[in-house]
Amino acid sequence: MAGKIVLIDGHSILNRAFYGLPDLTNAEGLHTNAVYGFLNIMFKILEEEKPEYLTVAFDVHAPTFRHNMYAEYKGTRKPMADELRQQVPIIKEVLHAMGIKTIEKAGLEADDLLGTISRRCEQEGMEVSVISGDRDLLQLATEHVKIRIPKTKQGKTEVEDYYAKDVKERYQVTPKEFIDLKALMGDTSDNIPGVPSIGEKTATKIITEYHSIENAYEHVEEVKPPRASKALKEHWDLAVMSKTLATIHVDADFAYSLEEARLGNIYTEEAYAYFQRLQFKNLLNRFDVTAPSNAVEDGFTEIRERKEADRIFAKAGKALAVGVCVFKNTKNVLPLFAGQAGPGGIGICFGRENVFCIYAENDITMDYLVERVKEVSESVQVFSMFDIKAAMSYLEIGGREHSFDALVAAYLLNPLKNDYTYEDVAREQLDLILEDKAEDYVKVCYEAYTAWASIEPLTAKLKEEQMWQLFTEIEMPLVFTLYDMEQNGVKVEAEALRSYGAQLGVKIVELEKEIYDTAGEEFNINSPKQLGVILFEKMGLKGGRKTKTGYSTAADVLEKLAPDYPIITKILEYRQLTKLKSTYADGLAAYINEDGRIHGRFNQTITATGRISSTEPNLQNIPIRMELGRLIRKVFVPEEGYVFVDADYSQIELRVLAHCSEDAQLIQAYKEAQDIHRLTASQVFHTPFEEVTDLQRRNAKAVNFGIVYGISSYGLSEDLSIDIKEAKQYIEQYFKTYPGIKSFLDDTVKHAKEMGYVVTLFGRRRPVPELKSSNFMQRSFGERVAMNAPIQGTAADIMKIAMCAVNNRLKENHMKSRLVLQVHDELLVETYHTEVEEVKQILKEEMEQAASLEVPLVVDMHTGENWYEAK
DNA sequence: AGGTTCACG
DNA sequence: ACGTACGTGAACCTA
Repeated sequence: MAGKIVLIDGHSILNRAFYGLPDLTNAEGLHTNAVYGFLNIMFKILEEEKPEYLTVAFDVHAPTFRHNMYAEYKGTRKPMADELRQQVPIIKEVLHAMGIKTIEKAGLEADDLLGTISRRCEQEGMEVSVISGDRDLLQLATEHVKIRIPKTKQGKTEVEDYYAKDVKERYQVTPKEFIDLKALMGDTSDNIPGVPSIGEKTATKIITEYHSIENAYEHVEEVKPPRASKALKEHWDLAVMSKTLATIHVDADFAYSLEEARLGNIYTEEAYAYFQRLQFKNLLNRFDVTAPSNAVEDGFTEIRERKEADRIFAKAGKALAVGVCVFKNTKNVLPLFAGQAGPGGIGICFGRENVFCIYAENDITMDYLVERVKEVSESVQVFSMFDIKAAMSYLEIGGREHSFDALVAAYLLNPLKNDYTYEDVAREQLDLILEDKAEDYVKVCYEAYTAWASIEPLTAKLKEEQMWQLFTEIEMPLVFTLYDMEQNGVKVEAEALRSYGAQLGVKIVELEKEIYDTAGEEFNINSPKQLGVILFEKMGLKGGRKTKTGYSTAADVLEKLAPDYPIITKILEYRQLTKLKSTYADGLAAYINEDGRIHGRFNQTITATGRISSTEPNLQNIPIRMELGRLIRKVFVPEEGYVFVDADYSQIELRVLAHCSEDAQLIQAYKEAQDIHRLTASQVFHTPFEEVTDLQRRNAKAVNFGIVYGISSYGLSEDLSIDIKEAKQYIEQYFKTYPGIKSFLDDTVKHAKEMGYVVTLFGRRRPVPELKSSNFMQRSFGERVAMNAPIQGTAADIMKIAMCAVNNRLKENHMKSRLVLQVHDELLVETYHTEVEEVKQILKEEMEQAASLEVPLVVDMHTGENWYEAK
């Protein structure tokens, strides 16, 4: 019976996958990286081999894995990582769901199962491939049994293949002799002691000469070198035991039905459900099933005539809810405009049977579509889209109050994801999968359908998780405020920016020369690698902290290392200048629009905590701490006839902490408008308030920051350059001073460990899966995240409320002034000269009243002719 | 593509 | 013993 079978060493491959991939978790907090990696390796093998049969073998008792085995031998066995152990039953269930045969037998190791099955199959005349991460299995290799060892190299899986001849080539011994080789040299990672003082080289020499340990023992007096001869005599028992340990049984006695191992369709509905639950997005594409439940595509229709479109919009206007999307004309529809990426039409859905792709062609113009969509958005009860802010570049939306952005909803439900596509939402909320090869109109209809159909499940989930108010009252209004801000943009003086950059350029060239002179050669200063060679090898500085790739050359390291080496000072200055030039001077210049303004993007669905992020360019990290960098802010200017009014919250995060912790002393201090850092210093350092030194205050400030970040004594000690012990004492004193904060932070972490997430004052959730990790570092990270997220997130909530309120007041009052930037705790308003007082009033009122806390929210304001002056 | 560095809150 | 402060984005280098 000819044919081909693939045998997989289950635990070994799972183990490989586990250590080869970063930690992944699904929404339930299950760890999935090993399962994911296993499946990837398996699919790759199956595609290459296309076998008729497949079996995965496991040990009955989850073994300690290779890296632990030495420890086990030494009697200090560590348990298998919990995250890995949890995944063993999962992979078995997944395999069963795919109809794949698994085998495990009490009293037999997986190795023996693999060995025996491969021998039996070979005898039937089959070709066998054994997949394992374990080189011990090489002893099974023959002319027809191939051992395949997957290696994960830089994210890619490569497989080393060994037939008998390949083993011989690589190790100079036959597969059978490989056992004897192992018996002599041992395998620290595999519980095989071997013979002391015999390593790989000696063992290879002995086995190539004598072919077995028994034969070598018979000629033990002739064995060279003498050291090995002596060792073999003395430790013959060890050698024998090692050989027993290393030998894989190929004649074990157990029942195995090849027919059960026959591969059928592994892409079953059951498997599909599993993959979905585990969130293996990439792997889902392998399934052919368009939609396990139904065929929504039957309701999809293409529209190219005005008459039909009229009819559809009339019906849509009466619907309770509609889903809409816009599409561009890039590739297909209108060849005339190909490449210009203007709008090509819309998708609209108001029921399963009413899903349309309407093209802007023939007698349908885009203006017509924009007008109809605007009307529909006003008349329906729920108007849903993905990424409304992006769509607003093409469409007008009338009914802002009842708009529903499914992108934003999906983000709130899980803010940890990297991206949120409508395909994701369709899959997660509707159990729908779109085929990659679907026609364009199908994709358009599908997006509109998903926008419509996901309203209900998303709403239900938001309500269930008590985020509905957050969604409707904070996030949805914010969509439009952010859109306004993007449209407004901020004016930047291109010429001033250019000359600033040119000045930097001159200084950079000078510095470059000086650095080359000092170093005695030219090199790329921006290359940490080359710089490391110069500093640590050529100049003999002793390296401090190390990174994955070598010595760290980060500024704080270099400063501590050699504060008064002139070359270090120059390098740091060079870094500073090149950063300013490339990222800010040249970088920003590239974004100035024809209208003289930069229209950056403000992203609502990026951060884990609820903050907004800023890209293309990032306008939230314009320099301010160093004077030279701060000067850049002079190029950010209001238009003629306007000034800037800048308003920022004073210590908003600490105030939020005071409120949330209900710490009596901190609340009182804020009510009395005391200097918090000075007060903290006075308490922590037992110094009368009036006598607190600048240094003490500075240190106390660092402690306050640390608390917000989820304090650790190590972090604080690094920041303040003090002993960890000393930092510990600071923290202890701090918690004695503010006991409410201590108990609040403890409670927060406790809640997070129980529930798996933390919550802001306004109900925003952040899952913290790291808390379940068995890895100390990861778990500690989870604890800090749990402490920080409610504080940072609440502050973000408050700012979002404030900025919408400010924006709305400016618009309601028909003012010329406009909101142009948000920088987490700061708003910048380009203010018409006659409106300055009113704008200040609005900013102060709306920001300070955005939330009513146990402590006052305080806003500082400045005006100026540019951003530099206004801060 | 991933790592390092550094700009901001 | 483990090796860090929380949250971002951009430029540059290295592979």
